[in-house]
Amino acid sequence: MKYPRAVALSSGEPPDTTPEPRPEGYNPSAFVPFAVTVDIVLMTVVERSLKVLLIQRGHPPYEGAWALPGGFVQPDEDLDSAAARELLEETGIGHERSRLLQIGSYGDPDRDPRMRVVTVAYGAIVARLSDVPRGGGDAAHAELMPVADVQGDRLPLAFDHRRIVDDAVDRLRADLETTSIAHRFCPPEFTIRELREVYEAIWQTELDSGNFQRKVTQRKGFITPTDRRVPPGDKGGRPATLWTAGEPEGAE
Amino acid sequence: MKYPRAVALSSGEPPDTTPEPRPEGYNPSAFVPFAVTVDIVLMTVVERSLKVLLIQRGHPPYEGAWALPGGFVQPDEDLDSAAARELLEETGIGHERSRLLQIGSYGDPDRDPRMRVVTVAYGAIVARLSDVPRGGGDAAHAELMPVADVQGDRLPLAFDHRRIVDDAVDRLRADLETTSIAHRFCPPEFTIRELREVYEAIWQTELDSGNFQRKVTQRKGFITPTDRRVPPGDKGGRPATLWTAGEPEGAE
DNA sequence: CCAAAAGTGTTCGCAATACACCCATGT
DNA sequence: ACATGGGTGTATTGCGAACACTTTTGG
Repeated sequence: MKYPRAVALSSGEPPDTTPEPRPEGYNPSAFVPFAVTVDIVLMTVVERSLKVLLIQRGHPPYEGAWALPGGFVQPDEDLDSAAARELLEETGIGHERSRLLQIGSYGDPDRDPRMRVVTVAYGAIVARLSDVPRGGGDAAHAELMPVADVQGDRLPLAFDHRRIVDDAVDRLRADLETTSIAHRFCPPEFTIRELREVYEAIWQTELDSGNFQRKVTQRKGFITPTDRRVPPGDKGGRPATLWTAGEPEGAE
Repeated sequence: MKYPRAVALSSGEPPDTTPEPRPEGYNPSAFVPFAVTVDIVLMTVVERSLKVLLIQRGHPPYEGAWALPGGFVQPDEDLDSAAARELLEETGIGHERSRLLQIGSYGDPDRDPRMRVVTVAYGAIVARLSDVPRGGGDAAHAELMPVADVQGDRLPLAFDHRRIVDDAVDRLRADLETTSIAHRFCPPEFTIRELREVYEAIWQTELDSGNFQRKVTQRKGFITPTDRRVPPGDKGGRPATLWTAGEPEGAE
């Protein structure tokens, strides 16, 4: 075992290695066992609308309600690793297809009626999926649901997951402007239209296609063109260039 | 489907990765007790330089090293409340003088050699303090130290607190641009020069005083003038207007 | 008078917006 | 020919940077 001292804890026992007379800080008498979980807000854009992956609970509390996927942090793993593992276990999505970013932690004493749980929420972004990822082998029903339904109170969530989703979406909207995460909603090769529809779905606005084109192509290091095109749709139109994320191969 | 080359799933692993028959992660057998703490990154600007409040540890591990103030979350309190309580206990600063914002959570299995601890870091901002806040009754030595010394490796910190400080400062620098938190570094009434020096200290730049004046006065809801002035210094100069944060009294 | 600090005006360049226009395809 | 969507050109506007300038004080 890699981290031996971490496993020695049994619930409720103060750690024997800390005989410290510190009243305010690490006094072991103040030690209280918590359960620590990670919850995943997996987001994707399907059909021009932002979706979040939810799991229908099969047991109380909140039986039948929809909730975020997640689970306990294991004794020997980092928070980030726990989030990556849970994502893989519950959706089959590995780290190469999604990058996790921490949203925040939630620890209201009564957020879980069974015990004291602090959860660390992670946001994950994946390219549009044709299939709904399945849960990890149990009967749990996993589905991509519209964020608008959650935020419009048409789809109540278990625990404080509504608030977590709100925070994740807020963060996403802000990051979309300042970072280059938008292309994570797209497959490896994508058209500028697809990229624009990601912004439009998340910001709930319409963007001028011409200006978007310029903005996104001029911003260097953001996307690079391939020499491939996409045939137009049924109703015609000029073929669109396919682009990839990031710098051109030998550049900068 | 419109763009049939949506082959994004082709690289995907078979989703049969179902090592555990765990119902959505809440299998009680997976429960592992953790200690949960809060750490406070209390920041202030003194003498045109950004400082962080540190406490010198009196016991192992990291005896003698500087660390962030913090402590255990109690069984019946929210994370935010725990942070506010710790701040009050260790510095005497109440919630009316500072607002806490969550920075992130840190849970490396070996971040604390004594036991498995997950900490939730909070940032706090206070107006310039003439005195160093004192610790909460024990012999712990508390002092405001330059952030530059921490980030320049001249002042190593205990645990992973260096990284927490880095994250808090990054967040602060970003929030300074997008939110109105800057005036929290100032007393209730302040001059525009004081406000500018906050930005300059945190961003480590020099700002044009004239442009700053306009920007900050034109942005509505940000600051409002009082009818009071501040006498100039020894070397003369025009008296500066005193301003307060926020909207004028009866406005909007 | 000069120095110093507060505060205003003026100009320039860039970047976002609006929107006209051209390009390449399907029917 | 016409519709449709990809992509470019162009005029306008607003904002930030640079910096000259005015105002109000102390010496």
